[in-house]
Amino acid sequence: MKLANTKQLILSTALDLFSQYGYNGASIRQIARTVGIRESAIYNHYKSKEEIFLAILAEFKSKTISEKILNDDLLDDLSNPEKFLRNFAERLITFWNTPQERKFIRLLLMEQFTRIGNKELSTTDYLSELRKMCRLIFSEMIKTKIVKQYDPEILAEQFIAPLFLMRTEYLVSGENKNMGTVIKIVNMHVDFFWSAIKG
Amino acid sequence: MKLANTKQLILSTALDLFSQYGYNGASIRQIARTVGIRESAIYNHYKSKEEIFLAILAEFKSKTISEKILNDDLLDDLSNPEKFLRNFAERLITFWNTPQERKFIRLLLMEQFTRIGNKELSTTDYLSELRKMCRLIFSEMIKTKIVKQYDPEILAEQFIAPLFLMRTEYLVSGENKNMGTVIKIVNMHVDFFWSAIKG
DNA sequence: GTATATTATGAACGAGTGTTCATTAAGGGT
DNA sequence: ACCCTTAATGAACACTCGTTCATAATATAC
Repeated sequence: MKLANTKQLILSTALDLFSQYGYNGASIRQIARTVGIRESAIYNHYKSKEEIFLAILAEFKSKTISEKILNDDLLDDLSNPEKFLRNFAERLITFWNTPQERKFIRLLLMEQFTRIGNKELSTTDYLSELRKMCRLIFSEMIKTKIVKQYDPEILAEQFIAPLFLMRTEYLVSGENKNMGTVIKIVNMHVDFFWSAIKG
Repeated sequence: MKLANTKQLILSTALDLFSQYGYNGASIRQIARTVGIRESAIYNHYKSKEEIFLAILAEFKSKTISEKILNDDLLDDLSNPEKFLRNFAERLITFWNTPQERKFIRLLLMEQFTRIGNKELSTTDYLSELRKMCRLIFSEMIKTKIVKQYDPEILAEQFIAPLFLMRTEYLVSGENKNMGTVIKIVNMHVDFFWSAIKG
């Protein structure tokens, strides 16, 4: 009867509602109603509410951030580090502004402390790959002397933290209403950062 | 019968449970049981669960951060800006590590997007006073030429963001188990920051 | 076209939710 | 001592929660 994949539809609907109302605030019945089926039909696809939640996490855990924001034409710009950092930051913010990613970050912030989320959800885990990427980039820049000899870990932190804080703060407002101004602030951040570290 | 102020006890218990399980995850009965009374007795002090939640927010909104971490002997150090920034950051982190403040930040992160919290809770609001304070400090430092001519707003952001991200990440682990290492990282952050901005 | 596996339904379950209410106990003021 | 306000109780309310189950409709395979 259903043309779309019901199982996947349940998953994306659950992410949608969990990220709006929280895990406890969104009910199985609400998810089912939004999908367009009865609550009992859900259990043909997932054996519990918790399994739906864990399936969402598994889906996002399998995705890697590198391939999303790092590609060859960006890496070519490494010779022009200021431009590179600008592009890198803009891509990162744009990626974080993806509907899916917005929802997941909201879920992360909401549920990382609760019984259901504190085992599988942590900001540290979420940022670990990005941190590693940044450490590598800054290590390389230090090695080629285009950046002062700072600790790459500190540089990564200093680069990421303002961007992530910005992301979490703008997360509250409905849609990407002012992506233009956000990118402007991002650029100011990168400009300061670059002028502070350039060798 | 009760020696302690029941109304205040309900409030602090509610903050405790809300910050652990979320607003929806903690029930009136659970709060009452923890306080040591029946759930119906709660309604002699607050007329609804939502009113308890709003009372918590009101209590924290009335507190000002300046008086907690800024005092005269700290401001005297403004002549030695590096030492000042170190002390300032350490006090800030220590303040954020207060049990009360830990709980409130958790509540903030958890509920800022939900129906109940999104009107009254926002990270931007929570940080606004601190941001203002930092802008003033850095403006002063720029005026007296001990800091390069950067935008004070950017400086405030760059100074606060890594500290706040650190705070939210360490928030998940139970107690102040490794406050020593945290302060060490804070100092590294401040050292980098200072070397980046000093005039 | 019939058998089979998949997916939907509607009703029901036990438990928990926030809240109300009549009643009882306790504390303070005169 | 008394009254009166405050605070606690236990039972009940209507409702929602996650989940189960027998049953019916729908696709898929042969």
